[in-house]
Amino acid sequence: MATTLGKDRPAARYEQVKLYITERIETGEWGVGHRLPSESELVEILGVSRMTVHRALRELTVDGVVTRAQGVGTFVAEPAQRVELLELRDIADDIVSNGHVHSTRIITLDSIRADSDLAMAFGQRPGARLFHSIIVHYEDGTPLQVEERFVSPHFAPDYLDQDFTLTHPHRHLSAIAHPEEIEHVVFAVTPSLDICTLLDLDEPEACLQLMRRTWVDGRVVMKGVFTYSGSRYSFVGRYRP
Amino acid sequence: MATTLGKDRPAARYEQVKLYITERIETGEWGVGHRLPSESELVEILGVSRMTVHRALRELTVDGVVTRAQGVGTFVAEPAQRVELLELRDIADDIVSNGHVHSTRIITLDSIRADSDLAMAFGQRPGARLFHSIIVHYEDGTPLQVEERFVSPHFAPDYLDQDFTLTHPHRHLSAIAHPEEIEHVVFAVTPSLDICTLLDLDEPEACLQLMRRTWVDGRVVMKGVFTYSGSRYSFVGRYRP
DNA sequence: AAACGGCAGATGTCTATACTGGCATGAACC
DNA sequence: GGTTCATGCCAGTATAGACATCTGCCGTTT
Repeated sequence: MATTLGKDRPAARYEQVKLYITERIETGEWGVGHRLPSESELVEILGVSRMTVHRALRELTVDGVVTRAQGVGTFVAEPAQRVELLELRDIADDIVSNGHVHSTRIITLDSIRADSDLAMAFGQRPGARLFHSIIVHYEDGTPLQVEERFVSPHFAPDYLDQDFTLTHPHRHLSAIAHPEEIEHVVFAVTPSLDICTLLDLDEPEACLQLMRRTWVDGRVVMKGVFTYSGSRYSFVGRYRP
Repeated sequence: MATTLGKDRPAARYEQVKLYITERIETGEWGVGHRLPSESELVEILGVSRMTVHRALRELTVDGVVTRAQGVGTFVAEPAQRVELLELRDIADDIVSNGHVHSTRIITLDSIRADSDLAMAFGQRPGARLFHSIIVHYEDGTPLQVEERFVSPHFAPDYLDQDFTLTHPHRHLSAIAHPEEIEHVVFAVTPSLDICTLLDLDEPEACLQLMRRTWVDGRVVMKGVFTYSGSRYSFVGRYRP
């Protein structure tokens, strides 16, 4: 009974057990493949019942943090190889990390009033003010993505004052707060003539489009529409069930 | 103690409890919003302890099958609209669970020899035998998806003998073995004339295409190309970072 | 040397019991 | 009529104890 998790009210005990374990994994104290103390040992170390330890470990298994084998033990799992297709990514990072040069061009940066569709997406009434930006991302000088964003002024009051040739909307918004919830919708579109022009497409060509909404404090603060140039981009995911 | 779940060995009791509940939801006996019996009532009905019932309900909550409110009760949740992009899904289940009628039409079912691209996808030499199928999935009579599959004969020797009007390739292959690894690639395409015909598209329209490869025992055993009809389908994901 | 059997230790499951905190309802009060 | 408070129902969590099942190891037997 060395540690004795606090018996007050910060969080459920099994959550504290999960924290105890994930902290040791994140600091590297327990590397990949390391064998965790057995359930009984954790019971003695942490001063909680075995059912509580078991629940923590079971949930960590579901989360892919550890793997377990009956009769053998519990081990630190490989860091998740699965690429979440819906992960929040920064296209600038993507381009650079693939060894290409990234640049942007700002098409629009203004303030608009929400029409009924936008208002519904944001859970506000039509006519509400929204900041609006259209930016093209280039990879080695050729356009790869057109991003159009609508941002709640309440969330990012300085949005229009940013110099998006130096930073990017993604970074600016991330610096304010991390979203607590994200919705992604992926579909195929035949782009409009405007988008075709921005993407240097001679003729309309099927493009991937990703629509993202992010929530902070229970409210939609950003809606983004990202159109990727033709067949030059695809989403890839791998996972082990 | 009316029902008394079997105390023999088919599955864990909490799994049986989950089954008891999901069956009633799937048959429609308990519709969306229906209030489930309380934990104590389920204890009496099923003859298991409350912890067992609680675990079953907790896992069903995580799965999005039910929603719970402390002090109020447990309710049948809205059928999950969200399609996990990386999840392995059966489109037949998708269509049926959204309240539509599913049917199929078999276009091709034969044995071919791999060209160099296919051989590379399967990690085999060109000329290797592969089973090949093209099937159209209909939702309420209108085509929603064209699936073209290439299957390793070594993995599924009976593939060509299946009656895919009764079952589906997905189910047949799932019954043989669960893949240990899956790769998904999503992109937008302008479908070929053949695909357009199969999808009843008057003119080429941007379509979502999903390419899937699955591994069993370290070898690629299936490559599937799924083309979804135009804007009638999209992938949606929600997550909390 | 190989095969078998038993044992210890690990996870998986289940039960009975208890306490906590959230919520709705209805009664009593203002 | 409106407000407040007590009560009961409900899910959330926690524990101790027990049994089940699987695995790896070791000592014995063949």
